[in-house]
Amino acid sequence: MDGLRALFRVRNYDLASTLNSGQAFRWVPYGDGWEGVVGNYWVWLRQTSTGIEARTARPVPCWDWLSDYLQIDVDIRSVLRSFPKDAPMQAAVRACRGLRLLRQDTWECLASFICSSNKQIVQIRQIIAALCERYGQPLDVPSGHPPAFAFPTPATLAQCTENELRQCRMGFRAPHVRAAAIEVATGRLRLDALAELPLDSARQALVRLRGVGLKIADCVLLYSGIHPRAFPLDTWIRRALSKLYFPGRRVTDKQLREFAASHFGPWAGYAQQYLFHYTRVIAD
DNA sequence: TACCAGGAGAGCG
DNA sequence: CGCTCTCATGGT
Repeated sequence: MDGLRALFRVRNYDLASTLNSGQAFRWVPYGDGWEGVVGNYWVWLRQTSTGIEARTARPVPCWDWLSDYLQIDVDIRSVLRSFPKDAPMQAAVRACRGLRLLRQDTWECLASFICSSNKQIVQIRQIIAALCERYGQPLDVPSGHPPAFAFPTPATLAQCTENELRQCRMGFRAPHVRAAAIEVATGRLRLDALAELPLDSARQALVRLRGVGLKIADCVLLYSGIHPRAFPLDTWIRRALSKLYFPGRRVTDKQLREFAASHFGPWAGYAQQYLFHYTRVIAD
């Protein structure tokens, strides 16, 4: 586990589903694996029979940042055991064996999901790619490989004009990204302090930002590993919950939120991810 | 062409 | 609270 290559031994980990389940936007198929960027590293990942193989383009003294990102040490079986034993949940778990949640950088989550509002996943990826290409730090890549870039820092994006950000095709979200970058860069919003707040307080802190509602706040809290109970309620989950748990009835978001908060337990965010992936990719 | 997208926010009853 | 409209942009 040193140098340019590492092997993480892990079971019940479906790398492809995990990287492609709408929680991260920068992974693309490459060879028989996936390439992407984690922090300031270009990374290539591949599923093996015993776990996950990782390669980088420059020597890595310690791989903790990557096993943390991949959440290698999470005991997924105990997470699954905590889910309700109803038919829809069991079907989702059966269909999405090995689906995991990543632990991503909080700022990257925040900026990315501000860009995600009312956009398709394909377009979100394009916006973020443009953002990184223009304003991210260039990273070491294998020789002959096209350049790769880190996610731009809050300080960098805080210096951009609204029009510069609009060049990344994010439309009316541009001023929101800029304002969020300024809040974080100036220290008025402390993302590292969110973990010390109860879920609802953390939500309130994020929702103060323009362009951040409950859905995006919960995405940030869940996908950056701060609150596993956060439950992003989007169109897919709304559809899934309505169909699976309230067939033929009309349900408001308020009802769905209350149901989600009381029904799925301490790892509700994981349950959400299973239902999301289940309905979006697998089920009709 | 027309429609819609992992939403948010404002205005209104 | 619940409903409706608008926002910018690109993919289908």
